[in-house]
Amino acid sequence: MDVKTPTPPATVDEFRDRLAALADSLPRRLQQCADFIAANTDRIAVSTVAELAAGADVPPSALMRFCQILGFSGFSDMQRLFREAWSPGPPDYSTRLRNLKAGGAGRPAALLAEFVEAGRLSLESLTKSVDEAALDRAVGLLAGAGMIHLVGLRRAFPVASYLAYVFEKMQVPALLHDGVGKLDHRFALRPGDALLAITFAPYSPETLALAQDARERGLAVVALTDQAGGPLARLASAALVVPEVDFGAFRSLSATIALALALAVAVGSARGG
Amino acid sequence: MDVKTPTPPATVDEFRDRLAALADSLPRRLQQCADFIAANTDRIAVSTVAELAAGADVPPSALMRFCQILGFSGFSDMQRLFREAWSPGPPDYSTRLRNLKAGGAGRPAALLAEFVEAGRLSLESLTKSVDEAALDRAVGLLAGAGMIHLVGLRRAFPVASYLAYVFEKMQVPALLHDGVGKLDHRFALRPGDALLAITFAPYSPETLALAQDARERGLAVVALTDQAGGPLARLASAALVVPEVDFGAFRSLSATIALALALAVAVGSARGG
DNA sequence: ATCAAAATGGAATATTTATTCCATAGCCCG
DNA sequence: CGGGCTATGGAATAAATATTCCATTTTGAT
Repeated sequence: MDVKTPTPPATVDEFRDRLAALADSLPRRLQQCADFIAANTDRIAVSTVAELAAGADVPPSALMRFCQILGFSGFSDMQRLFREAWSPGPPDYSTRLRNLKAGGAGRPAALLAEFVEAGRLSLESLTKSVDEAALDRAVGLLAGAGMIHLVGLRRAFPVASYLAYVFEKMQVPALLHDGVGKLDHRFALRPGDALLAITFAPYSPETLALAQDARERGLAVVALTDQAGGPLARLASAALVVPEVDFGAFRSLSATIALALALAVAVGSARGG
Repeated sequence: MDVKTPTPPATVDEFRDRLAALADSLPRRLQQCADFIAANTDRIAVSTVAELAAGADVPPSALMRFCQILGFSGFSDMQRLFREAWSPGPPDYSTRLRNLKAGGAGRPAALLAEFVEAGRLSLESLTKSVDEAALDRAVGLLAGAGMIHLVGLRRAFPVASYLAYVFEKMQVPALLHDGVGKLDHRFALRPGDALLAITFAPYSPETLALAQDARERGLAVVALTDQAGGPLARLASAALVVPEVDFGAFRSLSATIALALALAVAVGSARGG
């Protein structure tokens, strides 16, 4: 690094500006530093070089270089800026949440608080209610399958499509049945494959039909649904039940996605990824 | 120091209680420490022993004794309490992921716990970092639009598709640009419409291109992204920044979906739904 | 493909910071 | 007024932390 920035930023705002100006002009490791620092500016004051470096997933020396590029003499110099400006705002989650809710039920911020709360509740009850045995069984079935078929429509479609993305990233053969063009790919279901079906009440008839079909052909069916005794769970070889908390007519999907992701990553690593 | 307090305070509130309980029962120098600390509790996280001691006008060793009387093993121990209260535990997911891989490829239940935790952290930091003004602006822009165009690919596609579902339920005219068949519907962008674009690093070129296009045609562009200075944020009339916590290569999307949902519902009700 | 320049990671070192220890000073109770 | 106790300050040591340096790898240009 030859072109120096000889004067360090004097305020936090200046710091942010300089960071933004730098974006995309940095080599890989330093870009990682920049990204992490931009997202965690408020931790600078209370962290060590080693901690921040670990967070950004770079060696400490990379972070040092990063500080110098910004014009500081070193990390301590940069940290001083943030320590002096330190004001411990409301670090408290519940206080902040109350503030968001206060002042008008219709305001976007109040809505956001509701959805955040719903998501948190879902996640909490997921850890309590998850059936580990069923999860292990589901991982086993999918890990042993030739191709994994994914189906989920309407509300469940985001989940199914995220799974398709994750499986692709992990190079696990998976096919998303998305119903585009009203084609149905049921003849793609071949012996040795498995179906991962996702649907919540009111259950999509298309999803149930495909699950039924798969079952009749002898494929393993893994269900991700909201009711242990529901129509999809009854068809499945392994049923994962998610207690999603609704807010109004909408569900946050937090718990569903967390479970789906855990399932996918477990399957991916079981297949030797 | 006769009466020991063998267990350190576990929370900031507990700390304050103990401090209050101690008041007036201390020798002179330690009382000075207590007074100064009580008045400057929030500087503990960002100061050194020497700085605080100087502030309280006592030698450093007096401050050390003070920490021990409160039940801590030393100053560092006390400081940790305040540093963690601000940003609870460094998520340090890259390390944890490595550990998981090392320690038996991750039992599914352990993976699930990680994803749940990541989701929880994301939601918490969303409440802390959300920009209410930007959110209000975004709602205004989308509520006033003729048609809302949605774009989000790869990781962001689940979010975009969920938004499409929610808008449809609320009878808000919205069009999902999903790239099926490599068609692009850029000519569907008409004056008076707005674009809601979603992308995270590494940014999808297609999404950026569409956002650029929309901007050039004078449409309002609302961004949902992960970096305030990122390429999408720079194009947008209103940028919503989501601090999603990654776990390995995967993100839980909890915070993103919560924010998207709040946005959608606010828009829906602003349009008189 | 080859070379020069740039970037990187890790180990060695320097610096700062926390902590302990103990000789001395101050206090209280007789 | 003295003896026993506690509190105190500062110097010595230990620990954590930042910083530099350089051998190696990667990148980019030709």
